[in-house]
Amino acid sequence: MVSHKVLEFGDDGYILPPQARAPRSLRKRRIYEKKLCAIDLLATVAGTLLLEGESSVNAGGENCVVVQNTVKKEFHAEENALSGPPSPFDNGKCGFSSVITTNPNHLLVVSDKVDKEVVEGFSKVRNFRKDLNPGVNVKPDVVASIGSNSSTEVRACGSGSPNDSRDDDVHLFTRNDNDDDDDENFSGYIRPRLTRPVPRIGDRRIRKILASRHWKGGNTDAKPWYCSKRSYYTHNHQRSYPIKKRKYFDSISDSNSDDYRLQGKTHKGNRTITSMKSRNASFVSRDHHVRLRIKSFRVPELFIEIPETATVGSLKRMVMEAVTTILGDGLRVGLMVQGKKVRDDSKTLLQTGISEENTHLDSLGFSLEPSLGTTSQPLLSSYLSENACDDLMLCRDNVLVDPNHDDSTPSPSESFGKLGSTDDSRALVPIASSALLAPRTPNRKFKRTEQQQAAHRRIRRPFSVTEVEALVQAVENLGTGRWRDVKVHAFVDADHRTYVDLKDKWKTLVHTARISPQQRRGEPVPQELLDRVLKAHAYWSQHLMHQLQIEPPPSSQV
DNA sequence: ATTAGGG
DNA sequence: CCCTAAT
Repeated sequence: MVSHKVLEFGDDGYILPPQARAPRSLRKRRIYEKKLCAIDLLATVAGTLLLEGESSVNAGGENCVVVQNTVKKEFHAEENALSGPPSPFDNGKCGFSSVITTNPNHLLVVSDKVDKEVVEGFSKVRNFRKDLNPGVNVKPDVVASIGSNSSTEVRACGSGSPNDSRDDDVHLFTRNDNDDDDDENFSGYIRPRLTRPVPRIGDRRIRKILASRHWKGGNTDAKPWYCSKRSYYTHNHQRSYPIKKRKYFDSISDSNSDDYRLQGKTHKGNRTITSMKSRNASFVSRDHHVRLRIKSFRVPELFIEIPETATVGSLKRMVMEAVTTILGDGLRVGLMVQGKKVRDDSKTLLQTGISEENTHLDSLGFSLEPSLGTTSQPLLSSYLSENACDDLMLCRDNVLVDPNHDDSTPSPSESFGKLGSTDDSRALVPIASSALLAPRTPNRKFKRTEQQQAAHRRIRRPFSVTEVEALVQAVENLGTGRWRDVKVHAFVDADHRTYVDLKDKWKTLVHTARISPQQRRGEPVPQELLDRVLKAHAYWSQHLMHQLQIEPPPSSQV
């Protein structure tokens, strides 16, 4: 019979030696440390966070460096082993590893309007697909799971356990292997191009930034802006946005109003930036912009079943087919910062941890996610894993690339040869020229600065008396175990107050109410409210059972 | 996604 | 506020 094997692209099966296993305390770090499953085949759109303090790397723009921002995988495979036989289809979440290239010949995507550009880029892929020869023999005897680390290897893995037999490695998608077959158009990377130097983006700020680049370029001081970012910032930044910066910061501070009751009422020019004053005052007061450029993305997790006897070319076609299907189902953009998904669209970049200051942001990832459960019928023989949520990824780095080269440089595939497959520790994989590596700071991925810590943490926003009042009222009515409802009933418009926040606040309120007034800090809460807190707390402690019932408890109405 | 609690 | 475990 035909043997069933699992072919893996990437280093999903990478396993750390036992002695390298981190202590339990360390192992439960962040999500992005979990597992870099999937594949990062395909495509690269290029992303860069242009932040202050970064040294420019792309001197010439003709070479390419791939940075595998592959954070630790937390030895996921090993843990899998403990919990039963690993399924080739159960690869867990995909990490936001990054493929970074200084080669600017990618689709340039900027800011939050990325999806459009990307889709545009990929539409070409779809067209390309039409040219594919459908005559592929699809007898699903082999399961190929495509990993996510730009690996160019295909491994046979017997039972599907990522760590067995690696002997019969086969190289796929490498530059060399790719040159001679009929699939040369598909090199594992999609190379959409811009039709115009400046991407059409909805974000005025970004547009201005881009415009400023050109302005800078035309200046007699013809030094490329990206050659000295710091100098650019200090000397030219201000001049670049003399006028509308006010508006800009006003708008990003929308969600900063401390009193949710004011939300929506202050939208017409009466916005406040005061709430930013505490910790992040400096951020707001200065003219900070985040320069963001997504430079590459990938399809992290994709499974393909194909007979062992199928040709490499057919496998490639199948991958292409799967990818185009994914892309055809509509996409939405996801954002991940510091390993955490950012769902709250109302958050400012600052609150999210994306700031000019925060140059060393470890993992800022943009992902293209299925827009919604839709048509997407699994392909005949390939499909995305359930956890392909983090799917198409847009990665970012701090490499600066001349935007004007977007349409005039060598194709990425030229540079992307075989990547450093299963290497979790190395951050840099020289492709064309190691010289380019020099200016690049070594792997600082695992060292998070105070800055980052601060940025990662949400800004502190003390509850106003008004909010406390609303919270008390809501809890009186709903009880202490329905924070979601409390949120919905009393804090709908307060995007910055999550139900967890409300729960926490109630916790502290109860505590505050119990301690002596002298020990209390911050804006004093009226004793009347604290009394109600105690009362409500006591009541709901007694009526836990009823809490599951309806909601008409003791107190009055709103 | 929510809830409950510890940090 | 953050982080986790447990739902």
